[in-house]
Amino acid sequence: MPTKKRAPKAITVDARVTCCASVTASTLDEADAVKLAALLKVLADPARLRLLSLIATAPSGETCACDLGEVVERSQPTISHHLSMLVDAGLVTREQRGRWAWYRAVPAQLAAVGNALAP
Amino acid sequence: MPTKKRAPKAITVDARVTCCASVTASTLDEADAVKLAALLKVLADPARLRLLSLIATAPSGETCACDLGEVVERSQPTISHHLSMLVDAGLVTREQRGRWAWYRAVPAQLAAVGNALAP
DNA sequence: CAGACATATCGATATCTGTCAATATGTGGA
DNA sequence: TCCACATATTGACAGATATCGATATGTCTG
Repeated sequence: MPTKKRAPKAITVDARVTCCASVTASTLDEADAVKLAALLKVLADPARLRLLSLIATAPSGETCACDLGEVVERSQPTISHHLSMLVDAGLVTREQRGRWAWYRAVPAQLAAVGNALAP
Repeated sequence: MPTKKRAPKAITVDARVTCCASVTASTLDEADAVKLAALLKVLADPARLRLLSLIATAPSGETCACDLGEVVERSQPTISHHLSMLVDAGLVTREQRGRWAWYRAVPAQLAAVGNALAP
């Protein structure tokens, strides 16, 4: 058995990096796997999935943060935290207008992750 | 602010459940979000992504566990653990043949997750 | 049947994560 | 200018997770 180090390392998503190597097209190397896993980790939370879903399906194309707390039942700091993660992952964008923050989905980024799984 | 309980609960994936509600088709309710998140959590790990990728791209359609350790550099117990998670999630199947365990991908399950993100 | 081997399970541990209360920051209105 | 309000940041904590070494289980071979 090969000797290996322990220690999972903290991974952050860099949204500028072109996303993502396909799981089925060829065998992922460790670097590609780390990138895709980081993006999937952002999606792999019920609160974030619901927030993203709400934002992505908004008829006007954008959603005020003020409307999200009522639906996704978490505290205001928790929702703010999750929204930041979605923004950092490039899955949504944020625009401050006056007192309110408005969010828009980035369909291409979500599609890119989806295509990495199911091309 | 609504009062809420803490406590993330342990989620396990039931592979028999039809997967998955789409993130963009309509707004996910909490139950659907929990199900999809559980499946995404299984995918959101570099070791598991690499294992799945190796299994899914095997020319013969199946892969012996004995060949996985050399590529995905983790200990034997760790690899066994990750493979179990992939099986439990319905993403691969396992067949014991003599001393060896053979794994096959379940493309439909992976595609289902992908389609939930990018329909 | 005994030993070698492949894989799974157990137990422990460091790290990561989702959550909240408290507080800070920033904006608009009176 | 001062206050109310929307959102973000900080700090803390319980629970989840990835990992490993040690060990158990099961299977083939001589």
